[in-house]
Amino acid sequence: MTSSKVYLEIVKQLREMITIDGLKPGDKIPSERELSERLNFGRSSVREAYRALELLGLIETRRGEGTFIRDFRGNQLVQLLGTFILQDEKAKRDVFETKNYIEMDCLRLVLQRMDDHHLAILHDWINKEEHFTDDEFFYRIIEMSDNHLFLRIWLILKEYYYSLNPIQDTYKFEDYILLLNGLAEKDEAKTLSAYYNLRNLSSF
Amino acid sequence: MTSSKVYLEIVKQLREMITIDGLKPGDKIPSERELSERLNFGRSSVREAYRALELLGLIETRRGEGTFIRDFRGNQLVQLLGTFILQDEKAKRDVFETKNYIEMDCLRLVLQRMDDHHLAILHDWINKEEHFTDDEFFYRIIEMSDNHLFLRIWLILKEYYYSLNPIQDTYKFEDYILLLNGLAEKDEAKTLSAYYNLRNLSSF
DNA sequence: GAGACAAGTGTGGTCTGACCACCAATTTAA
DNA sequence: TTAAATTGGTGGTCAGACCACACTTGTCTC
Repeated sequence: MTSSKVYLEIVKQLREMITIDGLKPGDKIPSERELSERLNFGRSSVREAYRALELLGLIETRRGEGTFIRDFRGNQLVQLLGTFILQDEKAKRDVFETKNYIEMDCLRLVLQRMDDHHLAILHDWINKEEHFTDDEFFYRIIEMSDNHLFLRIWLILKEYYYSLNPIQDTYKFEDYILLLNGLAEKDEAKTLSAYYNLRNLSSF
Repeated sequence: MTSSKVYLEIVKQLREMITIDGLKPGDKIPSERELSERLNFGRSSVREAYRALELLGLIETRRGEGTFIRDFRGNQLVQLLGTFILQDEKAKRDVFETKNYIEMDCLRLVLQRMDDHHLAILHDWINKEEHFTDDEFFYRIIEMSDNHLFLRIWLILKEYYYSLNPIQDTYKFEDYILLLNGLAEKDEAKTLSAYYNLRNLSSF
């Protein structure tokens, strides 16, 4: 049962430590030196374990202060996996399609979660900003959907999208207004229809 | 844009190296000593980068042989994430929600793309297999949606999902049938309603 | 006494060099 | 020809050194 590699053994023991002590995000975990002495392993092995967990986004290190459990949001991981996995999946259609579908998902979520206050803020912004970009607009939408995972995935897709389609698309201002009206009325059909219009997609 | 930490810089450069050389799973990447000399970093830093990628399951090391790119499998993550994430209720909700929404997106895509032949195959399978799992079912659905990106994302989400919810959910056989009926009739409302039923979600 | 400065301590960040264990190919010996 | 020993490359681990940084403490000055 003992992990053959020391750094894996350290990860394992650290997990037990966290479970037993009931440590939560923000809490401090042992320093590299302390843990290496306590478990009788070299400091470099402890570092390998910590670095791995850090890349996973599970812990956070602050030089001069220490190492802490992190508020996990699936961030680093999705990013990394993205680059490693999506490398040969650059089919233009898939990226395009997936981005659109996720944007629509977020619109649906916004319809459920949004309150008048949020909508008002969005309205103010769109009226004040003369030349906002499509990205800025949907960033706000997806933020309002309050799903961090969607946000992360969307950010990656956006990058791919631009690498495939360097020309900055321009959309009609009126279409954004229509979309906001759909949201304001909490009308899913109307909102999605406005989205289709905005993106020049053929509707069903 | 230089990463402040050397090991992150090494991860970055390694990724570029992989992209440029077009390396695939199974291919060998530079040995720790070679890379440390080539990039002018210490071997321990290279090790930190390699160990992190290994824990992620992206590379594989064989003592005495070398280090190789791996065909991604999220197995390691499953146990890991559980310990670190469990407290974070919002992250949990995000994973759950995102997985569901993507499954629904794929259902919509299937509605557009599916032909009778595909549907027949799915029908045959579901009638032959007595005890299929939910994963197996939706894997087929998502495959049929013919969007590789969604498939990749879904596979990752599935891993997250099980790390958060180790209990294998069981669903009703009839609900799958209803879902297939919805697909057969190319009726989006009916299909999604069946999905909501299957997953015990409150409909709108 | 209050504030500013200095030293000290603890932390992560990095590098170097040294072993060990393992594997594979080559060379050597039977 | 075959089996054994050697050799070189690889990952696995450790110890120690030094740096950069953050915080605490103590001291000095006003």
